[in-house]
Amino acid sequence: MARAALKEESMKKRTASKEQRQEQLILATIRSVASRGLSDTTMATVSSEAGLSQGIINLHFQSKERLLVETLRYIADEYRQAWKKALAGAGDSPARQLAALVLVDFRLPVCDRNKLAVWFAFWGESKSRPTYRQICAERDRAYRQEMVQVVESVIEEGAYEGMDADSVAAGLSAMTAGLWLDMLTNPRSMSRQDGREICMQFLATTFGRHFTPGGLIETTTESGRK
Amino acid sequence: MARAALKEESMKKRTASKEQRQEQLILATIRSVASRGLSDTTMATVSSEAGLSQGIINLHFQSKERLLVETLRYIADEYRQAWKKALAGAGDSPARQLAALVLVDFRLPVCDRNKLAVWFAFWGESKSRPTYRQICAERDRAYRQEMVQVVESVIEEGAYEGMDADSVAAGLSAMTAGLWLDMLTNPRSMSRQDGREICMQFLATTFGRHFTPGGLIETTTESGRK
DNA sequence: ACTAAAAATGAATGATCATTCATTCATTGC
DNA sequence: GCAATGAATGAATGATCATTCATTTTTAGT
Repeated sequence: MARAALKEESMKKRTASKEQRQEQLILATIRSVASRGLSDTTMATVSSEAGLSQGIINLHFQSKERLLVETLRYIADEYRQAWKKALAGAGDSPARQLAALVLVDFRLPVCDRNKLAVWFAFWGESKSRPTYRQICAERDRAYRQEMVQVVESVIEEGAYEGMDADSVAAGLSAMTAGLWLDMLTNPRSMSRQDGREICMQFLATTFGRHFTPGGLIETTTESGRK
Repeated sequence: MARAALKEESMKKRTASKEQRQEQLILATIRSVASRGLSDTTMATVSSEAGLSQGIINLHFQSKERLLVETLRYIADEYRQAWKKALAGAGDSPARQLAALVLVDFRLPVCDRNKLAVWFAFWGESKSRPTYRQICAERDRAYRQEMVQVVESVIEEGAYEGMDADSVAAGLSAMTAGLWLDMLTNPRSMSRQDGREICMQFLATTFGRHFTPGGLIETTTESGRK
């Protein structure tokens, strides 16, 4: 699921495959939630955003609730795929892996203002919706687990003293979420670039033997080769 | 406005003053938003939570929208008052002031899970609601401005090199917001105590001449006296 | 105590919205 | 080209909800 962008063309055909229609409706939901908010997103706003008819959502998702859940799953899957891919392309250097993990959060397609609005819309309801909370918690668990491992490697490699990998990972990912909030509520004063630099400053301060505020320090360990 | 807790008694009187009823309804709104979410909070859930009748909200707030806006203002005011009070009680030491600012975020009444749920509920709608966004932005602006000043003083006092006060303040307050999110979505794995320690670790790493992971380092500057 | 004003109630109203389903339209296999 | 199947439509339905307001209850002034 959550395959890469569909052809515009195939979306416009009068009848499309189930998967195409579902993705089209999920993308329409993201736009509707971003522009009107979750509480003003109705079956009518979504279907009209998708250029389709009223009944189409129940046909494909049975209910509004299921559409919303699938929308959350969609961006959660996209997020997971994005950091896994970044990690896979980062080589064996722990510092490089950590930088890759952080940078994903400030790059498209993840760090898109519409998608940030969707994340916060669901987070805002998560206390009272076990289903939302579960999907979010699972996203966090997998990501955090990976980040903790990478941080542990950095700590070991740099022989940093008095560092707790869990705390550093928790602090770093919390900082990311908070910067997303700034981007959402005040995009004028917080750009993706700004956010990236603030996180890099954190890494530089925390792991001074691996990072500078500008980015990675190239190391000469045997595993650091390109 | 936003005066300290009203007497239980006076709330139960058949007729109460305008201000008492308004605060009673705002507190009921906080509970309803926390337990049902913003989109399942109705005039009926709020008035029943308050133990009053259907029409009471329109009588005191004219509309549901105004009730919600006043609820947001209420917790924003409470937040502002909390950090101003903490700052006022922190003496002249910049490091102590900075610690005080951070600690407020992890103490009652600010760091209450119901109130965190309300913050995130409104943040989740803020992209599409200029009124919400404005109230949130003003809260941030005042707080951030104060924090930047305090951070500047710490940097100056400790002669830290290569630090940008704006970035440090942005990173620190982002971290707080992110930790709030963890407390909201996964209270089992993130307590107020945990959050406090993670922020203190950040301060210790960033300003090692002023902080340890456990807290402040007592300095002997002439202004540091109790 | 009596009255005027204020506060509170809750049934009624009308608007909005999710869902249903009979009908129309398009595609596929023959 | 002709069924048969599946996809899509959009008007109708019933439920939910914010708001109104006529009535009732309480308080304050004298």
